[in-house]
Amino acid sequence: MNRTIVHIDMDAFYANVEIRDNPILADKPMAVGSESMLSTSNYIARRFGVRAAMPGFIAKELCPDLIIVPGNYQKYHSESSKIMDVISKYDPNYSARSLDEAYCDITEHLILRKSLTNDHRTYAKYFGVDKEETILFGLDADECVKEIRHRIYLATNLTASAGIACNLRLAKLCSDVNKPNGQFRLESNVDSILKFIEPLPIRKVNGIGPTTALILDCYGIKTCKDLYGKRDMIYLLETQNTFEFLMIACRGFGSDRIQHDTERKSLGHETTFPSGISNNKEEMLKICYELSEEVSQELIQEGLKTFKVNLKIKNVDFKIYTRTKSLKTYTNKTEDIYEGIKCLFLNEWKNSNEKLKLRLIGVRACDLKDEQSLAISPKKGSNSKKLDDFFKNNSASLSDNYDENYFSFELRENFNFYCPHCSDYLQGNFEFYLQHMDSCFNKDIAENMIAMGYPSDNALQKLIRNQIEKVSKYLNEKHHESFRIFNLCKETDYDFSHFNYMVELFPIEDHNPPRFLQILDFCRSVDYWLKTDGKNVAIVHCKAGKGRTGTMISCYFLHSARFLNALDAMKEFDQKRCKDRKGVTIPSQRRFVEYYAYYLKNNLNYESRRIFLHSIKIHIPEEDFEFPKKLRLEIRENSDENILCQIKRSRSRNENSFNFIFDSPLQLDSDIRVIFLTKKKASLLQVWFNTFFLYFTDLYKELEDLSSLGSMEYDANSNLFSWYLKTKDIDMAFKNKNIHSNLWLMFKFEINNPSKEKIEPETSKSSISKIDQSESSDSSPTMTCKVETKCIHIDLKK
DNA sequence: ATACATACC
DNA sequence: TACTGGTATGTAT
Repeated sequence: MNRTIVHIDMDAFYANVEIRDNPILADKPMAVGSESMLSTSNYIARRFGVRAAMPGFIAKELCPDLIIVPGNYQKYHSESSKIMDVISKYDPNYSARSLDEAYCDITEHLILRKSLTNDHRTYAKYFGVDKEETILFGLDADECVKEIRHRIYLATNLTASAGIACNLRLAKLCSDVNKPNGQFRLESNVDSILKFIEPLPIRKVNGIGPTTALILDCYGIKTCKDLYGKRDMIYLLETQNTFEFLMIACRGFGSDRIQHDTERKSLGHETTFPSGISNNKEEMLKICYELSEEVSQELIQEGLKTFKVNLKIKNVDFKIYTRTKSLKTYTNKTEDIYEGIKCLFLNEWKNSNEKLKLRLIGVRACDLKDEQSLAISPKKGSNSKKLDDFFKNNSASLSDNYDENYFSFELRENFNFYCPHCSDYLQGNFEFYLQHMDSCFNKDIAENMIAMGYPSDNALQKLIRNQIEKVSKYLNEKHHESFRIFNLCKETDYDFSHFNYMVELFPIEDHNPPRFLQILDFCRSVDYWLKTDGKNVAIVHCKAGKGRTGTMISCYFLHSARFLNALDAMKEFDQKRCKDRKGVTIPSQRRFVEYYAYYLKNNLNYESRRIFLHSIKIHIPEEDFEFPKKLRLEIRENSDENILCQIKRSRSRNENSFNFIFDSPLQLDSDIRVIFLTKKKASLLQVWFNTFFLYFTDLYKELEDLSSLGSMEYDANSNLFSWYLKTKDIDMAFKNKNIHSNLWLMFKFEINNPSKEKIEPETSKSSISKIDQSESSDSSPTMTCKVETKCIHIDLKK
């Protein structure tokens, strides 16, 4: 831990180059790329959710004023080399990871730096103005990195962020801390490192992408600390390699030597058909030839030859296939490559009954050799370092405190685990775990209704192998042609053909309630399906088959008059689905079930009804001194794309409330989503409501703690309604241990709708108050296995 | 050895 | 209208 590694990362690089050269763009949301794909966006556009790798036309939906500038990659290259020039002054052995990102090791420079005169550490203060004003940089690492960033600015008029730490992994994480145009140094001691890394969401770690994060999330792992804490589970569920990587990563280990990419391992090109899709054999073969030609030319340019060629095709439905073929000799000739590719392609063409419809073709050369070494010995060389060697090669980056027992743990015979499908916490051995996972993909909620987890054909396969095939097999065998799937996921990617396309979509965002109209549609559709034939079965799923599924099934229980009040309906679902009774927990989801119960009970007709929102107040209990001082309010209508307002507010230290007041009352209609975000744009509080149901003040009686409806007051003088919600009624807050339970929210609004006749449905007190309190809440499964423990020592050094 | 999944910029 | 392209690496079979 005695090296000083710096990670330099340019801020929104391409976008900022374009802004620099066309300052008109500076205060506008903009992105670099095309209508079909963006490579980066500026910080203004990011506020709208516009990100790199997002199709331009979708970005435009998020941000209609977005300006899309075509990329000028030559320019970025030349800017990049100016940046790398600066970095090389501090470490000639630096390593560029892309045009806008590099690592360098300033350990030696810092020693040398002590003997530099002030003159050598003085630079012009401003870009383009030669030394009229100057800045002097100090001797330590922070000052040195400020100097690097400043010199990058002088060279390019662009800003960079930087991270300073004892190894590359940590340096990279640090450069993200004070982005943009900032830097962060992590002290090189175990306490600081752990304090820094433990609370980090695992997704931040280099090497953990969306898929791994999703899988870990299913294990209940969100932060690096969680990951380390559950290492016994990870050890059992993942491969040795993955386990070791995750352990190393989540404790902040990393290499402290900058290694340069050795020889390249493959080289290829791919292209999406300009016309979008092709089903023309000749056209495809032509592309194959052209790509082979390009690959050949580059091989020759780099002095390489290849022994294997790889054909990649992307289907109309975005499915990707690859086929590999070995050649007769090492070669760099277009004809040789094309011959191999053509053979692979024709094979695919034939297998598809000449019905191939493609959007992309790629040609890649693997197993490369440079011509010189080939001339000496035409055999294959040895290769690859293993992760196992990590500790051997990087001992310098480890503290003395990390000893060889660092990753050891007790592997219990029986352990508690979390089932991502039924959300139960169970106890048992590993076999039991797998068995449970196998049998848990469906739960009979009623005789003709099944709630299940997401039938995954990719990522979650790790949890339950081949799950979609199993689900499909089970349904096709057991329910023949009489099942229909009601898919509540907004995030759907599986192939509906597994279920004979008997899939109906009701897209709801995860952790959110449905739109009220979706409830009506869903219930009608399920009802129709179940009543068409007595044999019919409705299969309902979201991701875990818990929140969204529970919300909708509870509504259907009400719809079919199986239950008359919302709490009973949800309770039934909770008990059938999850032993811990944590089915529908999100307050807004519960609120919408309550809406529906009320709707049915009073035989209402759903229609558009406006309210006029005057203010929203958040009251923060004095004990809650951790509560943010700054908040941003966002109000969205119906769907997420439609942002009605965004306001920022801050409060002073002794103020214990935020008051968001609208100059002119905000007109709202139907499903409304109110979100409060922190400075770092994390959602802190969220409430969904439907304006139609704000008209029925007898709904808000606060009779039952579980209802999540809140309470309503009316002030005749001002003609204003006040709707109060407590912490338990607020999404995200209800389970956030850092938020005090005495927080409350108040919405002041006016109905102001004199044209409509008064609505006075009878109260429904009797049925709401009749809640069964008698039931015991002991829900833990009675497993009486003897808990044996044995210690398995995981030695990473070997 | 091949196919495919995941990740990063 | 419209969802990239290039490279490396891990895992399953």
